[in-house]
Amino acid sequence: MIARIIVDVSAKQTDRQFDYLVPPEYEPLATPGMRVVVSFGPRKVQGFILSIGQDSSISNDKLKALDSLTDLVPPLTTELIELSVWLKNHAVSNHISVLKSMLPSAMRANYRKHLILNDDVDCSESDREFLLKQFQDKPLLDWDDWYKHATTFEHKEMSRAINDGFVRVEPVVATGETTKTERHVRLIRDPKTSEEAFLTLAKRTKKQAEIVQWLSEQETDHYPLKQLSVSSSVIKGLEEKGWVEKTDVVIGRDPYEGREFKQTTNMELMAEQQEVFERILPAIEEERSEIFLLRGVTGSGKTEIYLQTIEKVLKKRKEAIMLVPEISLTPQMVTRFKERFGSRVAVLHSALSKGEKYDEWQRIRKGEVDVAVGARSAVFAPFQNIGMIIIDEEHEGSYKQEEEPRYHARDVAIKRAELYHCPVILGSATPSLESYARAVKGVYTLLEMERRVNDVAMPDVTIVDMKDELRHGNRSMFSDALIERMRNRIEKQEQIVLFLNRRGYSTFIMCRDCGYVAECPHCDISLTYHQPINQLQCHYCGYHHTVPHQCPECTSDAIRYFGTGTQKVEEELQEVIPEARVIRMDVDTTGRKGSHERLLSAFGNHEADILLGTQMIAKGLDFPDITLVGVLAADAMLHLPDFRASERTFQLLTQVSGRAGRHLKAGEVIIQSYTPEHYSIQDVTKHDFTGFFQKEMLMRKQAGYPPYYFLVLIHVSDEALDAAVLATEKIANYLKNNLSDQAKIYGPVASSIARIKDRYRYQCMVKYKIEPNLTETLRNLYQLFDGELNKGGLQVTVDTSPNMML
DNA sequence: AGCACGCCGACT
DNA sequence: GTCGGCGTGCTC
Repeated sequence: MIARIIVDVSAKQTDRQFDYLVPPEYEPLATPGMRVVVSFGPRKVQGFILSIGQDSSISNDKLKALDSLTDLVPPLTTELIELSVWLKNHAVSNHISVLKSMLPSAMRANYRKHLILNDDVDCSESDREFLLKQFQDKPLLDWDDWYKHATTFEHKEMSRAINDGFVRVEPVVATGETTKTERHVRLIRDPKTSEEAFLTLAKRTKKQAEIVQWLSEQETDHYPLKQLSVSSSVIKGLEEKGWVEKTDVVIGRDPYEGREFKQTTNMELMAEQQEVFERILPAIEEERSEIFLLRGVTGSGKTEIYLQTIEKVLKKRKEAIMLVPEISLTPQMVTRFKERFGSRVAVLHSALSKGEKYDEWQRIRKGEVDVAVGARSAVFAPFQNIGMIIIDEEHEGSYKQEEEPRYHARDVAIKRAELYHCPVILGSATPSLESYARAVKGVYTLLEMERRVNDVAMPDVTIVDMKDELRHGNRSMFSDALIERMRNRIEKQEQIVLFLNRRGYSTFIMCRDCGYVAECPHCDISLTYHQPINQLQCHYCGYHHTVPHQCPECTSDAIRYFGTGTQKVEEELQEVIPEARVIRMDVDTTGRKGSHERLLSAFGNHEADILLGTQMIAKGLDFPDITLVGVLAADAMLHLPDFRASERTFQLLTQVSGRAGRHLKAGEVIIQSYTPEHYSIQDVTKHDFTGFFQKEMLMRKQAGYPPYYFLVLIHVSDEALDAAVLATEKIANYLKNNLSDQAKIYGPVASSIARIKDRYRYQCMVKYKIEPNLTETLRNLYQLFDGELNKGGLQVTVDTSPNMML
């Protein structure tokens, strides 16, 4: 029996199947999708069985047998294996990277080396002394741990001992899977059959008898120790007399342990919601892989539609996957799912510990749940009978993985839906241009909801031209209109959300006399000033430096701070409205686990009047007393070197505006901008998605960008500038010669940040409409550079669904 | 990717 | 003479 295996060695040359013999004792067990340990060259690595066969093209004497099976049940289903083959081609990625990204991190291999003392060796007295000192009584040493603490002399001595055969090195393949156990008490004597002994027990030790009696009345024979509220001496007494014993029982980690979720039932749907709901139902019933684009304005009740369609899916005894952007996987969202579906929901997101993620994943794999709610990677949830996949906030950038494999969760979801013949719902108030264009074209089914639940009015949006403010002599970052409105709301005890898309204190420092700007010595980017630690930081490589008091160029002391971050806004806010209570939310204040939730609930409890924050407050906030939203610098994103800059600006402004007046009180939004005439800002005031869509489509058509063309971005970096340029040139020429005449190839061009961590960055872009040999051609790119790529100097990455052009 | 094999320079 | 530099090529 032959197992065809993908090994965990991520390189172009090893990105193929290797055949191994299956030892006879494993033959009944070995199944595709299982992890195995194999000898690969001189070392041991993890691998995945792709398929089982009877013959191999490799001659039998060259075949090795696989070492061991890691799993009894394959973690990857046959469908996931099939999906992995599609995805590695689609994303031009190594197969192993795809397989690994389908599993929770705890199941990835962990490579260690053990040092083991050989028996019966004939070594000198001094060697013996050295080895005894190193090993003491331990049967083995972990190489990494030992190496860290040993001296250079000891390193030398040890490698000699290995060479002389006194010590051997054994490679070990481990995984990070752990289980959580709980101490239980088990009754080993029945008080009924040992009545006499029980009576004696009851006579002298009343408490112990009570416990025995109570345990004997329970359904199970073992019971969690910590739930028996008795002193440990009572249990100890019972143990000594042979009534009970303690055991460890494996329990699933429950990230929401101790939280009570009160069951909710379906809310009544509004007319628009009902109509949408009824359009989706037939696809579920008829098991069609139809793709719905649900565009519903903020507050139109998309989540309730998700919940009710999932309910229909569950009634058909099928499973549902619900994807949410990491950033909006808020407690509010999780609670809504838990309340509706109770213990049938598994939640997968980054705030869970490794072990919790692993247990939630196992619950899916074992079929203990039928709904998975999670961020991007939950698209690989190992269900086997998927009836529906939902992607909420479909336009969000976080659905794109920016590491290998560079995939977009939307593409994977659509592929899986095809395999399972089930519908997909893409939901958003501001769909991506690509998806909306497909819906308009009829590739997707377009469903729209223009009204908020209970007919709450859309907020009133006003744009303030900050150039005017400057002319009036207002140099602060708050316009007069915004200050006036904020005072008014605080008086009325209503709440305010202020949005600024930039953390830190200020963006850069500059010398007023000579124009010197502090830049990172390793990257072509200016350093950001962080006030609490009084340091200049590089956000790309982590370089930091104390702030100079004098200009390093001209020794002038006229150093000024430019640009504004959330820290500085908070400071100025205190000056302008001293009575305002402010909560600041950005990466710097929400770093610790649970702080996100804590700050939000504090705001919900009216412990502050103003919530000031970055991106992370744009979504999912739903508090009834927010009646004012202020956007401090609407054009911050507009001028980024990215063809999606306008789209992102419109989406963000719409999302933030949607935080205001969601309930009884009317909402108002103030947008401050230096380019108020831009359509991506203007259309927000009119809540006019389709208007924006048409204008932006025109721009994309003229510039030849998606949705009119597909893009591929090839990114090249090297320590040497000329090597990077040369390699990019080579790639561009190769593509010109091997793709059709319709494809347009641009480059080499320097990336917008031309150097990061001392590496020069160049790129080459392909625009195409139909290109049947694309993935094959892209795969062959790597052959242009055989050796150079191995040396580690040159790096080439291919992205078939690029997000940013940076 | 690792790791061994193999071929050249600077050292006890 | 040998130790160790890293270029080259292979892994079922």
